Amino acid sequence: MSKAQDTRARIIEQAAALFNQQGYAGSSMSDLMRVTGLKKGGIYNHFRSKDELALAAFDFAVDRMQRQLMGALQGKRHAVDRLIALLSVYDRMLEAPPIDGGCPLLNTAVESDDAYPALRDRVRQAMNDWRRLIQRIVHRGIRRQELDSSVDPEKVATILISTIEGGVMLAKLYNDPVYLDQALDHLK
Amino acid sequence: MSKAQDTRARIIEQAAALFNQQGYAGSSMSDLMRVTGLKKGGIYNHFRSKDELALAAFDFAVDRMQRQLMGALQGKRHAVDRLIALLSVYDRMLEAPPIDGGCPLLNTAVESDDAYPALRDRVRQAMNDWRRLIQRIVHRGIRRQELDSSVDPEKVATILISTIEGGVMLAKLYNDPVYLDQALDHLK
DNA sequence: TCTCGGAGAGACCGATCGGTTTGTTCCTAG
DNA sequence: CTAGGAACAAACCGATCGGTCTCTCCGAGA
Repeated sequence: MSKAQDTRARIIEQAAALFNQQGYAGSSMSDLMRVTGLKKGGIYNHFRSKDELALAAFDFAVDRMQRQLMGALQGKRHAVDRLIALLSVYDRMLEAPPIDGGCPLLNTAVESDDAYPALRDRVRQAMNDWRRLIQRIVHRGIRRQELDSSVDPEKVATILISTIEGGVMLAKLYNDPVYLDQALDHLK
Repeated sequence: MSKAQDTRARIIEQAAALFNQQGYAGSSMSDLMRVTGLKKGGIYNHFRSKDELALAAFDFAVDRMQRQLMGALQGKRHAVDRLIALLSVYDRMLEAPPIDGGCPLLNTAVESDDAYPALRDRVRQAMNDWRRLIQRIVHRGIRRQELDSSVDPEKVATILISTIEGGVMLAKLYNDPVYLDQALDHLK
C-alpha cells in the first residue's frame, strides 16, 4: 500500500471512531485534525469535504462490523447456533468494540433519520444487508427443519435487531453491560 | 400565565421538537430563532445559554411522554392490559407523535452518552422513571397472581424498552411503521 | 393618563466553523 | 543523483457559531 493510501486509511479509521462517539454534527474539522495528527491541508488532500469523509468513515465502520459478524458464523452450521453467534458479537462489543462509541448503525440511524438523507440512505443499505443475513439464516433453518416453519424470517430479523440495538442503547446510557446481557439472554 | 411565562413555554416546546429532530449539536441558535420567530435577544432573555434551553426542552419532552404513558394506563387494571397499554402509546407515536422526531429518550441517549454528561444524566433519570413504572406494574401483577411469579420485573423492563426503542429506530430509519408494529406484536 | 419595568429587536463581539490556496518537504522513478 | 509530482503544513477566507449589550417599545398598574 502506498503512503497516500495508508494515510487515507488511517484518517478514515480515526474519523470513524470520532464520528461514532461525537456524531457527525458534533465533530468538527479541528477535532479531526486532533485525532489524526494532520493539518487541514493534509486531510483535504484525501477528501473533498467533511461529508465525503463521513460517508467513507461510515462505510468503514459498517465493513468492520460485518467482518465481525461473518467471523462469528465460521464453523457454525445449525441455524440456532448461527443466530446465537450473531448475538455473541454484540455481547463482546462493549468490552472490545470494533469501533469505539457503540453500534455505528444505531448511532448513525438516529442522527441521520431526520436531517442527513445521504447518510440515512447508507444506513438503510447497511441495515438491509444485516436483515438479509438474518433472514437467510432463518430461511435455511426452516428448509433444514432446524426451525419451525411458522417462523417468519422478516419478523425474526426485526425483533433481533430491535432488541439488540435497544439493549446497546441502554448499556451505553448506563455504561453497564447488564442491560445488553438481559436483552441478549431473552433472545436466546 | 404571564406573557413572559407564555413565551418561555413556547420557546421550550418549539426547541424540543427541533432538538429531537436535528439533535443538540445539529441545532444552532439561528435554527432556534427561525422556529421560534424570535431574535437572539428574545431567546436569551429567557435562558442563560443554549445548554440550559436544551435541558429545559428535554425535560419538557420527557414530561409530555410521561403524560401520554400515564394517560394510557387510565382504566386499565390488569397487569397485562397495563403493559399492552404502554405499547399502544408507541404504536401511535409515529402517526401522531407527542414530539416530532421520534422518542426523545432514544435520540438524546444516543447523542449524549459519549459527549454530553449533563444531558446524559437527565436521560438516565428519565429512563429510571420509565423502568420503575414497568417494574411496579409487573411487581403488582405478580402479587395479584396476574403474572407468573418467575417473571423478573427488571428483565421485563429491559426487554420491553430495548425492543420498543429498537423498533422506533428501525421505523424512523425506513420511515415505515411496520418495523415498530412487528416489534410491538412480538412483545404482546 | 402617565410611567416605568420588562420583553424583545438588532447591532456587535471574538472564536470557530468548513473550505481554499500557497508554499515547502519528502519520496520515488528514471 | 536528480527531477518532478505527491503529501502535508500553514496562512488565509467568508460565514456562522454561541453569547452580550444597548436601545426601543409596549402594556400593565398607579
